[in-house]
This record gives sequence, structure tokens and C-alpha cells, in this order.
Amino acid sequence: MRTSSSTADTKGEPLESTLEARAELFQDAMGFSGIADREIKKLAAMATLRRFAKGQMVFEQDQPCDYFHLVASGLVKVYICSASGFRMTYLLARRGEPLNLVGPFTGDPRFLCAEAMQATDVAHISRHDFVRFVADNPILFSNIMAILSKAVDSANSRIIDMVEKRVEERLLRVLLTLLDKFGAEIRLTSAELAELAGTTVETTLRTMARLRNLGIIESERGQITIIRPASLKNPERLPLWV
Amino acid sequence: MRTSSSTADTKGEPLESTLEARAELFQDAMGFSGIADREIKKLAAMATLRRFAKGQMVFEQDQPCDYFHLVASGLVKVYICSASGFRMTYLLARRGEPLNLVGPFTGDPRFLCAEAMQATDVAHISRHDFVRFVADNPILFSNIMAILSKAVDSANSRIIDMVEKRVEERLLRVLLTLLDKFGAEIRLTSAELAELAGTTVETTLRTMARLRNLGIIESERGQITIIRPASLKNPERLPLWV
DNA sequence: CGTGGCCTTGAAGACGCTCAATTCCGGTGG
DNA sequence: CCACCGGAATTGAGCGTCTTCAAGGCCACG
Repeated sequence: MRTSSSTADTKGEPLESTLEARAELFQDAMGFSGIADREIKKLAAMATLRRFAKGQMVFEQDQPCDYFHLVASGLVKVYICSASGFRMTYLLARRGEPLNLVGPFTGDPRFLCAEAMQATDVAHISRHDFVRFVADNPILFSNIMAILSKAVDSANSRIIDMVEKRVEERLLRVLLTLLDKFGAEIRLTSAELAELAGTTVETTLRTMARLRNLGIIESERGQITIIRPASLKNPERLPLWV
Repeated sequence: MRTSSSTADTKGEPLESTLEARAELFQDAMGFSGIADREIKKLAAMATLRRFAKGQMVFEQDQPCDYFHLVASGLVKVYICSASGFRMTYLLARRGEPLNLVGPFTGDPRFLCAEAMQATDVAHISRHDFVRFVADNPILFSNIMAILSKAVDSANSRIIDMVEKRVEERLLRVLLTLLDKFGAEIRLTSAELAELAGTTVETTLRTMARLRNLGIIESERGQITIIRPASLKNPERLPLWV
């Protein structure tokens, strides 16, 4: 529950990349469908890649938002962090997923932090360039709104979960979501799961032990395997937006 | 915690109104600043007003979103409702405040319900007209994004509150927010406060009794008065987006 | 071979939910 | 004018779920 990130927080190191590689990234990035190739090229020309080591911060809380970020490889967790150090992960972003769709429009500091969970490459576009590009390609607005509406619904349904659902149900929902997105083999530690479900490491461990006894999952150090996916598929358990 | 809204759910009754009155409404509506008068007129021409009685639903969960709604008078609560009937109010909208900024863009059903807390007039614009208008007035996008970013931050900080803050702190934060928006005289019942703070009526009552003993508030039936606003102004206690 | 991260388990205690009973108030109808 | 009813406010008692604190084991890696 309390955490201390003592890891380096330099903003990654520049990475050489070809225009083609970047164009290919934006080509099928989430929210960028329906953009003409010619426009995608422009986008790629404005972007630069940076590499982050495991544990490095891509951006931090209360910093003005100067860049739009898009994951090119690796895995990034986006979380909110309270004054007392409690963390709540609400997005695990991999290739093609944006880290901050809203921020660039206002530029204002937000609550969010983003941290690389593995060695990760992230594409950056300056806020100014990004906003102008979106204005030139209005289809992006609809795309962004569609994503935002899911994100808002997910946040709202999480609020309800926190109050009325027990930890076991929340964890099951997290597992279901991870199953959908990453497959049955989930390479996360209990601490990371706890931050996704909004609970403590100890409670997570205890609950996972129960699920293991029920034969729903298997787990070893830093790795969980879902054995009986059907057990998670409760129709009432809508997936989160992670 | 369990609720049963047995109130009528007809969609309000049509209300005569002048073009000028509607234009004046949109003139200083939240998110509509920076629009030329000529454009505002267009907006007003597309809008129709409807009246809702106390307890009537403006829109309900899982219904496709066909209209953009803007409150013209009265008070509307927007809330999410879980399968088990638990409710969480996350917006109290009065004149000039939109009820669904995101919905019209996708048209998809959402989790949200909106219910009139008093006799209320609401302006409706068809989703199609609204989206086209926004496309014609791109400044609206920035405005909407700015509002959404606050809403998302608020939802996220609420998630953290639910997990790590006690009911008393959540209630204090709700009271602070209501103080900022509505002034020291708050005309809400304990049940309504409970839905805002994400707790039960009983716990709300008990907590309010404690605050009353501390001399922070006074309360009578359906009415709370904040006596010592300074007690709520903890710098760590950022206001919500209500 | 030691250190640090991760997993595991126990025990205690708190917070807030649930159920239940009672009172108070305002409005409605006889 | 009075009786009744429904919504709102109170207050008490019991208890379940989780957090918290604590201690120990396991594994990988330098």
C-alpha cells in the first residue's frame, strides 16, 4: 500500500528510428484508425522515440503535459498516486496504446504517473503538434471521444466496485480483464495485481491462494496462469478498461 | 443503499420557449464559451425544452444516447447504479451544465442515469445536430476536453478516496465541494449525501452528528448549514467535480 | 553466500455495513 | 381539527471483511 519509487526519473534516452518504423507504429495505433497514409506520415515525422528502462517514469504527477505519448514497445503502467503513497493502476499500455489522450489538449498537470514495467520505447509528439494534427483530422476527435467514454465508464464502474464489491470479486474482474488483453499467462507480481484491484499485497496473496485451491489459477513467482477461464466469465462481470 | 425508484419515467413534457431564452441559456453554458453569437443562435434553434417533475428520469442506464442534454433550470443528479441497486451520484447539474458531454459522440448506451431532484427544465439537442455543430466549431472540442479532463481526474481521485479514505473524510470532501458550488446552505437529505460520498444513510447520519457536535455544521430536516467552512479547507482536500 | 524482492501465513483490531426499532415532521384526508 | 401515513432522522447492537503489523521462507542474482 505504501510505496517508494526510488528509481531514476530521467525522461528516457533518445532512440534512433526510421520514419517508416514510426509510421507503421501510428498506422494501427489505438485511436488513429481512419487516417490517410499521407497524414500518418506527417505524424511520424513529428514523433521521436525514447527508450525507458524498467522502473523509469515516462511522466509524473503534477507536471505540465507537454507531450503526447504512444507506446512503441514494452509495457507501461499508468496510475494515480495519493498523498499517502497509495497507488491505483488503471491502465497497462503496450504497443499502439496512448498514455495520455486528454492531457495534451489542456496541457495542465494531471494526477497521473506513467512508469515503464519493462524496457520500453515510447513515441513523443509535442502537445502543440498533436493538437494541431487532431484539428486537421477531425476523425480523431470521434476516436478519442469513443476511447474516453470507455475510460470514464471504466473509472465510474470502478468506484462502485470499490464500495460494494469484495476484494475477491475485484480481483476476479482484474484477472478477466488481463485474460482478455494478455492471454492466460499473466506476468505480474502480487503487488502489481494489488495496485490494479485496489487492495493490499497480503489480501491479494490470500485471495489468490484461495483461487489456486479452487483450481481456477496456477501461480508461481511473478507469473499467474488462468486454468479455468470459464470460471471468470460471469456475465455480470464486465471487463475493465486496462 | 438499496433503492427503488418507482417514479414515472416518461421523458418530460414539451415546454414552450422563445429562441432568445434558449440562446441566452447556451450563451453562458458550461463549455460553450468562445462561440460566436450567430452560432449560438443556430444551437438555440436546434434545441427544445422539456420539463421534468421531481424524481423523473431525464435519461436512464443502458439506453442509447440520442440527445445532448443541458439543464436550463432546477437541479439534476447524474449517477451510476450497480446491478444490486447501489447508487453513486457524481454530478449535480444546475442551469448551464450539460448532463452528457461524451455520450452524443458515440451514441452508445452508458452507465449513467440522470434524475431531476426538483422541478427542472432541460434543453435537448439531437445527437446528430450536436456532433455536427461541434465539428463546425472546433473550439468546443478544447472546451469539452478541458471539462472531461477534470471529470476523469475527479473520478480517479474518487477511486482512491473509496479505498483509503474513511467515510468522515469523504463526507468532508463532499461538503467542501457543495460549499464551493452551492454555498453554505445545502438542501440535501442524508440519503442524497450518502450517495455522493459512497456510503450508507446510517453512517452518514452518524458522521453528521459528530460534525454537528464539533460545531462544524448545523442540520435540520433536509437542510445542512456549514457553520465553520474553514474546518473543511484542508489543503490536501481538493474539491471534487460535482 | 548475502541481499533484496517476492510470497506466505498468523493474529489482532478497526471501520463501516446490516438489521432493527423509535422518533420526528409534514402533508393528506376524513 | 385530528388521525394517519410516508419519508427522514436517530440510535443501538452485532458482525464480517480487510487492513495492519509481524515474522518467516523462498528464490534469483550479483
